[in-house]
Amino acid sequence: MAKRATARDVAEQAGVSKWTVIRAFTPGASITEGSRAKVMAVAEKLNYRPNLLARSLATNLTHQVAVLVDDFENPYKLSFLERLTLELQSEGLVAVLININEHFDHVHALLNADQRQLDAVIMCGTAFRTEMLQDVRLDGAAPMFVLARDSQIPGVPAINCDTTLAIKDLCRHLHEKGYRRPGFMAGPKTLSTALGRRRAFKAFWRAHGITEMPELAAHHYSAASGAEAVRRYLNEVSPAGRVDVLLCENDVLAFGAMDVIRSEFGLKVPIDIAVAGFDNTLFAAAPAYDLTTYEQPVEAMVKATVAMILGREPKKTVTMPGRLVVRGSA
Amino acid sequence: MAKRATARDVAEQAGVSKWTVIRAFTPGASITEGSRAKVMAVAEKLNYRPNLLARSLATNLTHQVAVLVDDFENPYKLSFLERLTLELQSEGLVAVLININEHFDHVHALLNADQRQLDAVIMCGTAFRTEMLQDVRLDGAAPMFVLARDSQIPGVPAINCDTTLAIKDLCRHLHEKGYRRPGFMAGPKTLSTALGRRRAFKAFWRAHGITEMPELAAHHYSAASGAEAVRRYLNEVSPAGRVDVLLCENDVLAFGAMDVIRSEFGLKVPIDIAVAGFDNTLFAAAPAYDLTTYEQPVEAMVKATVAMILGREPKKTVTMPGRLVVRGSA
DNA sequence: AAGTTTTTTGCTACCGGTAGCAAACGCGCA
DNA sequence: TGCGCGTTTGCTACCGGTAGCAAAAAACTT
Repeated sequence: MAKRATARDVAEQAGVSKWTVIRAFTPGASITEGSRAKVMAVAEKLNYRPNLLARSLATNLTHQVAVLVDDFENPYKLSFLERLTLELQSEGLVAVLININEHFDHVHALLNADQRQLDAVIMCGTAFRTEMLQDVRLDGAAPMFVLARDSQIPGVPAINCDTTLAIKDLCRHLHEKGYRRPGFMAGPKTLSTALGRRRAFKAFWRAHGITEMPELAAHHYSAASGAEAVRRYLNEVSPAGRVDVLLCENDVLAFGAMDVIRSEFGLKVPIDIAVAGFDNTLFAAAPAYDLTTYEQPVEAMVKATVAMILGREPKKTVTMPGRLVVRGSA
Repeated sequence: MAKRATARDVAEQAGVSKWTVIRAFTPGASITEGSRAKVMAVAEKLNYRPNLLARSLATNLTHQVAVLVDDFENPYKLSFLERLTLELQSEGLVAVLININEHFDHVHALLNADQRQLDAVIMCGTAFRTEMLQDVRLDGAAPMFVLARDSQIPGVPAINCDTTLAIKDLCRHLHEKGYRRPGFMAGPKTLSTALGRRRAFKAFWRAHGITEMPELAAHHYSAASGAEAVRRYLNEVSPAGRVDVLLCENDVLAFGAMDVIRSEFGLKVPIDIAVAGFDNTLFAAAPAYDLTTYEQPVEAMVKATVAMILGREPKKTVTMPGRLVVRGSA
C-alpha cells in the first residue's frame, strides 16, 4: 500500500514548488490558471489531498468540537446529537463525542480537548459541579458552551430553552384543564436545570392559590427511577389525597411514572392521574404513552451554539421559547 | 489570556533542552530523576501539557476514530454509542461522530476521515452500497470496520450478531409457544442485514412445515413506518386469515406495529396478534410494550472492534451470539 | 524600449512535537 | 589519573502544512 502523497510529491512531479501546490488548493490564492490546472492534474493522479492535521498545527484551528454527554439513557440525547452533528458538519466542523462517566469526568475531558486543540467544547446537558470546572486552569483553551442546561460559570454561555416560560405554558394548560392538585417529579437535586423547573412550577401554582404540591424525587433521569418514585408515592398516599396531575421533569421519568400508574396500580391516565413530561421524546407521540409534553427548540439552540462557536454571534447566555405539545395524557 | 506553554518554554525556564522536557513526559524515556523533577516543577508552574496535534503529525497516529451513524431514530444507536465511546476512551482513543445523511454521504465522510488522519473508521450500522465504497481510492488510509451490519467489501471486516442463530432462537421460542401463522415485518430491502434476518426467518418456518409467511414491508426503520405497514396489512386481510405472530426486524418497527394493533384495531397483544422485535431497546422492557426481543451482544461487539483497531486481534469478520429476551408480547 | 506596476512564484521561518544519532557526562575500576 | 562503559543530554532532520516577505515574471505605461 503506497504512502499518501504530500504537497511536495505533487510539486516534484508537476515541476513547481510545493507552495504553488498549496496555492492550487487554497481558494482565492494568487495562482495562474495554467499552474493550477497542471497541479490539479498531478494531484488527481497521485490522489493527493491536503493533510488537515498539518494544517491544524500551523493554523491553530482543528475544526473539531468536543461534545460532552453523560446521559445515554434518554433517547432525547440522540436528537440533540443528530442536529448538532448536522449543523457542525454543514459548517465544516466535526463533533468529537466524549462520554462523561465515573472513569472519565469533565476535567479529564476538558484537558483532553485542550491537548487535542479542539476549537470548542459543548457540554450537552451534562451534570457538573460549577466549582469543579472553575478550578481547571486552561490558558488559551477552547471556549466552552453549556447546551440545554444552566451555567453559573462566568464566561461560559448557556444556550437554553426558556424554562420559566415552558413550565408556565405547561402549568397553564393543566390549570385550564381543571387540575388542582398538581405534583412535581424532580430528578437529581444537584442539577441547576432541575431547580429552575421546580421553582417555576411552584411559583405558578402558588400564584393560583395552590400551596400544597407534593414533590416526588427520582434519583436518576431514568424510567426506572421515575417508576420507583411514583410507586413509593402511591403506596404512601391514600387515593383521596393523591395528586390529580403529575408533571415530570422529563419524558423519561414520565414514561416510568405512567408505566407504574397503569400497570401496577391499575389506574387510568389521565382520568385517575394525568401525567405530563418535558422534552417531547420520540416515544411521547406513541399511542402507548400519548404524552403531553414540552418541546425544546433543539434546532434553534444548536444553531445558536454553532453561531457562537464560529464567532458569528457574540458569546452570551441565551434562552429561547419552545412549544407546548398537548396530547392525551393530560 | 496567556498563550499555552510549549516544551520550549518549559525548557528555557528549567534550563534544559526541549528534548529533555519531552523525555520527562515520555514514559520509560532515559532521564534522571533530578531532571524530570526539575522539568515537572516548571511544567506545573507554566501549566504545560504536550500538544497532541503536533505529536499526531509526527507519529502518524491521531488516536481518533471516526464513527459513522446514519440513523438517529433508533434509541438503540445510543447504547451503541455509549459502549463504543466508553471502550474507545478506556484505550485512549476518542470517537469522532459523523452524521451520514443526504448532504454528507459515506464517501464524503471517508475522505474527511482520511484528511484528518483518523486511525480507523467504524460504520455503525449505516446503510451503504458496496460499490460506492469500493470505488473510493484511499492509499494508506485508515482501516474500516462495519459494526452491526454485514460487509461485502473485501478487506473490510464486519462485527456482527449471529443473525441466523438469533432468528432461529426467536422463532423456536415462538414455535414452542404454539404460534403457527408467522408474519415478518422487514425494513428497507436494500440493506444486507435485512435480507439475512428475512432469510433465516423463512428457512426456520419452512423447516417446520410452514410455507405461508406474509411479509409486511416498512419503508424506513421508524415506528411510523412500522405502524403504516401493519395498518395496511390489517386493513387488507380478514381477521380469520391474519398472522398470529409478527416478528419485526427491529424493536422500533415492533413498537409502531403494537401501537396500531392495539389502538387502531382494538386487538390485544399477544392474544390476537403476538409481536416480537429485535435489539432490546430500552423501551422494550417498559410495561407499555413488554416486548419479546433479541439482544445483540453490544459490549462484546464493541470490544472486538476496538481490539481489531488496536491490532490486538486480527482484522476479520466475526459473528457472536446474542440473547433471547422473552417478555409478554410473544 | 525602458520604466513602472501588478501578479505569480519561491523562499525562509515556523507550528510543536518525534526519531535516532553523537557528544557529554558520570561512574567504577585498574 | 586515566580508561572504558553505560547513561543522559543535545542535536539534526523531519512530520506536512501556513504566513508573509523577496525575487521573478508578466502586464501595463509612456
